[in-house]
Order: sequence, then structure tokens, then C-alpha cells
Amino acid sequence: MPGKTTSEQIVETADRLFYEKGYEHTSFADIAAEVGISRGNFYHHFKTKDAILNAVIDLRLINTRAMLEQWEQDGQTPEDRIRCFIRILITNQTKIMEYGCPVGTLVSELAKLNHAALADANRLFTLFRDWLSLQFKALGREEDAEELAMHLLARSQGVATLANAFHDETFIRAEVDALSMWLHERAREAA
Amino acid sequence: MPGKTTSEQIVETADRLFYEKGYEHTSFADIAAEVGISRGNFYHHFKTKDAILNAVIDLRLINTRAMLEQWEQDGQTPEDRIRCFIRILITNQTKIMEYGCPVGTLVSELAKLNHAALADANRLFTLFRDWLSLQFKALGREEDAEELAMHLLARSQGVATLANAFHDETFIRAEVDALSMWLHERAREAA
DNA sequence: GACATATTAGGACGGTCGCCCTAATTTTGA
DNA sequence: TCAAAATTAGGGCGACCGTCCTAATATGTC
Repeated sequence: MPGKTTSEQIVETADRLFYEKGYEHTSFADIAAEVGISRGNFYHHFKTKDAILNAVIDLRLINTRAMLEQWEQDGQTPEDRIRCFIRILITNQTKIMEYGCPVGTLVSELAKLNHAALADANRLFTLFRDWLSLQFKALGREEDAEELAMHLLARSQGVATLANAFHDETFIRAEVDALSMWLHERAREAA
Repeated sequence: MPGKTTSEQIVETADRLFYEKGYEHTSFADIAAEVGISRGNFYHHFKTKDAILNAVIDLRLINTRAMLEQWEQDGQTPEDRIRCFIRILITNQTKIMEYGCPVGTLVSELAKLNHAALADANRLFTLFRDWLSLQFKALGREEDAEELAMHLLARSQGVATLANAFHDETFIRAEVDALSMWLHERAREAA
């Protein structure tokens, strides 16, 4: 990774490995090996594994906020913007089928580990929820915006989980289409 | 646990701990301590950790089959029976909010670990899917029974994941109600 | 050029892991 | 009744874990 500091490389590699192998199953040695540094050097940048996890969560929050802002520019209508969210399931299809949803699987794992960073990881979920809620409000669903946001979030999570379990591309397409129709219907009701 | 063999106690304790703490995060020592036996004794019953996992998966398959059969007796119509499935989200509310769905979280973890038992664990999903598919067929939805089954499975997974993340009881109720209405609509269309 | 700081490598620490062995005890059954 | 089998306890093995230390090198900074 050219033009990146060692710390950045560590966090980005940890981000990927935590997603692909899980937090607990990823060791200092794994990350150090992939970055190409010694474990001693590693310790200089991050004192504990928890510190890396926090950095990874912060990075994901930053990247997610950037993505949401991008969608606000891409999508002209709130409906378009929400559709951007739905389409992640297609965009990230391959990775989702292999590793599930990065947010959902991390939160699940941290919940089982009783890990202190669980609350931080959950901010990824609330970030999506609040953004979706905002879009639904802009769509004219002031009353039930948050419920709609939670519903959409849940549907996406479910699709990701089953896509991971069944490796079924057709299923993803069908559910994405159903979600698009559901969204359009909610928009139509509001108008 | 009176009237249970040591092997049974081990498998049942492992079943619970794998659910609550995750497979990897549960050690031989954890299980042995909860059962109240030594690690040496443990080894006599199960040579490897994989063997325990296989036994746990087998137990879950057996328990699930028993539950499905029970539902076939409880529910008089296919719609009633599918509603039994939906209602697990209410029945197991507390545990789901704390640990997520036992099937979904196990499959997710094994997928990340690249564990050989992943295919076996997935049989839990296919068991539910096939049973639901059968019920939808009995409901008169021969054409799209499997899609409906997958859809319902996904919705349940999503609800479980978000219930675990947000600890929101109201959300579960709302989604269960929505699922019930969705089911009723599918039944109505068939009739 | 000299000195402080930042970065790096490599190894060692205590602890826990899954796994395995042996020996004692209990249970079984011919 | 008594030997075989099943069950149990307890300890130990090598490997890996997160963590930490020291020493060497690189990078400024005056």
C-alpha cells in the first residue's frame, strides 16, 4: 500500500481481516504478517488488541459517513438515496456471500465476547438507521420514518445472513427487487 | 442435570455455551467447569473440539426436528404452523436479544473460521427452509413456496440480528406483527 | 555533527489453548 | 467373584496468544 503510513496500513489490514476471519480469530501475528512488519513494530503503533479494534471501528464510521454523503450527491430523490443503500447487497455481493455483513457479523461477535467495544460497533448500526430515517422523513414519512429504517435495516441483515449461508445469488437479486418494490410502495403512499 | 449421562451433559452444556459465548471463545475448560468434571474425563468422551461441535449440531438438528413435529400437531392449518415459526422471535425474545439467533450466529462464525462443520451447521437452515417450504405448499403456494420460505427465514434472521444489536422489544413485536400480516396476505392470495 | 525522537526488529514473558497420557476408581457382566 | 471395560481425575505437552522489553536503525532538529 504505497503512500500510506504504517499505522494506516495496520488499521486497514485489521479492518479486512476482522471482517474476513472475525476479530477473535485474527491475531497480532496475522496482521503483522500481512502488513509485512514485525510484531514488535506492531506494538509501537497499538498497545493492545482493543486499541486496534477501536481504530478499525473509527475507520469504518468515517468510511461509512463518506459513503452516505456520496449517496446524498448521487441520488437526487430520497427514494434514490435509499435505493443506494439497498444496492449495497448487489455491489458487495461477492464479499457478503463469503463473509456476511461487516457490521452485523462484528456486532454479533462482540456481543458474544461481551466486549467493551460493542457499544462503539453499534454506532455503525445507528449511523445507518439515523441516515435512513432522515431519508424516509424527506420522503414524507415523518410519522414512521424510524420504523421504516429499522425494517429496511433488518431486511438487509437477513438477506446478508442467508446469502452468506446459502451462497445464492438469485436469492439476493429477488430480495433486492422485493425491497425496491417495497420502497417504491412506501414512497407512493407518502405522495 | 439428573438422569443425564455425562456425554449428554457435555453436549447440552456445550450447546448453550457455544450459543452464549461463541464456538471459538468457549474452551474445553469452560465446558468441563460448568459440567463439573475434569478435563481428562472430558477427553474420554470427546477426542477433539470438532467432535463436540458435531455432536452439538446433531443435537440441535434433533431438537429442531422435534419442535417442527410439535408444531405440526399444534397448528391445525399450514398458516398456523408457519405462525409458530414466526412466534419463536417472541418465545425466545430474551435470549435472542442477548445472543442473537442460535443458527445464524453459529453459521456466521463457522463461515469466518473456515470450519469444516459449516456445511453441517447449514443443515439447520435447510431444515427450517424445507419445512417452511412444505407448509407454504400445503397453503397452496406450490409455485413460490421456496422463495416464500427463504424470504421468511431472511426476515427472521434480520429481526434477530437487530434485536440483538438494539435490545429493542418494541421492534421485535412490530416486526412479528408485520410478518403475521405478510403471512396472512400470502395465504389469502392462495385461497 | 550531535542529540532527541520515531520507527523498526526480534525475542521473551506468563497464560491459555486443544490435546494427550497415566493411574485410580467405578461399573459391568460372564 | 473377579477380570474386563468404562469412567474419572489430574497433570503435562507443544503451540500460540496478547503483551512487553531491549537494542538497533532511521529520521528529523538545532
